[in-house]
Amino acid sequence: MTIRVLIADDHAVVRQGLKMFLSLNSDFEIIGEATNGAEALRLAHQLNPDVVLMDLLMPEMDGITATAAIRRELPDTEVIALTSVLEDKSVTGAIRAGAIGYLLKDTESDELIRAIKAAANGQVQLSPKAAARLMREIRTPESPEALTERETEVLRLLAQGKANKEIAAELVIGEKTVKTHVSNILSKLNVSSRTQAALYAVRIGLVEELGEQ
Amino acid sequence: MTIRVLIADDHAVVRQGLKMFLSLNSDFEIIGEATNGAEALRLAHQLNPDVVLMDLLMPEMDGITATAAIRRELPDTEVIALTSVLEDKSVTGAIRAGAIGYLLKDTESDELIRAIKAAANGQVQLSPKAAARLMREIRTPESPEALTERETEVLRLLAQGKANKEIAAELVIGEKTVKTHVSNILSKLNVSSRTQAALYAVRIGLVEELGEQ
DNA sequence: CTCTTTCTCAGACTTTTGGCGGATGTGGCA
DNA sequence: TGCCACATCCGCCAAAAGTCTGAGAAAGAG
Repeated sequence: MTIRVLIADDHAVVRQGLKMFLSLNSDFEIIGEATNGAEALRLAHQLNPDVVLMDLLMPEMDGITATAAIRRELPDTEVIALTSVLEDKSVTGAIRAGAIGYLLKDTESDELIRAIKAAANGQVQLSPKAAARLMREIRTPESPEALTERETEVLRLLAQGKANKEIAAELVIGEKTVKTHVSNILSKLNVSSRTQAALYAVRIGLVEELGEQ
Repeated sequence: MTIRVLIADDHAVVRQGLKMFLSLNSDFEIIGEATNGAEALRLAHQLNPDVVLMDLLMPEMDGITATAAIRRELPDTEVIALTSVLEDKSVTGAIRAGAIGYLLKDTESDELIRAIKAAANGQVQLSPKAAARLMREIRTPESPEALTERETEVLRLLAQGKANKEIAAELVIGEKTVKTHVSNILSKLNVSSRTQAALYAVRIGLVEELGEQ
């Protein structure tokens, strides 16, 4: 019985490479390709694949959102997150969204094949680096407390390099209030300056890494 | 006459995908694969390829450094930068290093093939997005002045969220001196706070995006 | 040997940031 | 109804950040 695989990646070369890898093994059948999260979700509904290889960085709908949707709507389809970069928010985000595996694109073909087979059987498969990252996150007691909605809003502006006064103007509240929020943010994130908070925000992907055009 | 291509990318899937694309066209011959910049440089010397497809983000030696070295030592070999992300420093850095092309990995196969053929003939080929970015950089007058060595060092520490006092301790200089440097940095980068300077540093890749382990 | 750049530091000063305590109003929830 | 989390704001204060002016030492360029 072959494993029916859906590939979701916006990079043509990556799709081609994955197809190449998987076509060498008759256990797999590539039943579709998507170039963004929305398309992946639609194709998953249509084709009902066993495994989706999901890139996390895609236009239209990001891979994490798509993963969550697929897992919610198609419980029999397993998702493996496949990404080139290892970011804090990616690993935990993908896991939280229901991905059964997390692989880096520098994974060698045999490891990839093992991972997909494991996923098809519902077994968890993480790349060593992703596993290390996860361990670190779980191990570390410095897990930041959850921010409130307003605090997140303030952090987002702060991470754009704005001063308290500017943030106050933008949110139409007093500067003192902003300072209170910033103080609470620093304490919750366990950092000691707005710069560190801004760097944290960038790291977890709160602010987009500078849009195109 | 076939075009002899060397592929340099640390991701196995990407290498496979590129091979797949190029093998469909008899004009190309893939004569080697490298998984990092140092290996790319060594293989380029050994194999003397017409075109190198160079990923910019690689371990050992980054693609820009490798590109500069190849262009310096092997003037007949053209380099096409190939990357998944579009960053400020990448485009100008790659061009400055001597890359004749800059392509994103979401490039379709026919465009890729056209680009390699153009490169083999010494013709410049940029992906539309990269071209747009270049235009913007040239057009914008807000090009930051070059920092001195010391200032760069200070900026690197600053972008790790460190306070002036900590930076002073680490560089074994007075806090006043650090303040002077920071002031000069802010003025040169045309920003108004250390947080903005830190964000700039992250954006241009001055600080590694948080090392593993 | 000048001239320039860079790195270093100082004093004086303003602005910004961040901490601490206290206060009010709102809305959900037991 | 009382309790609690949240958002809003105040004042006070200390520390950090940032500006301006000036200036000495070392190194490299012309």
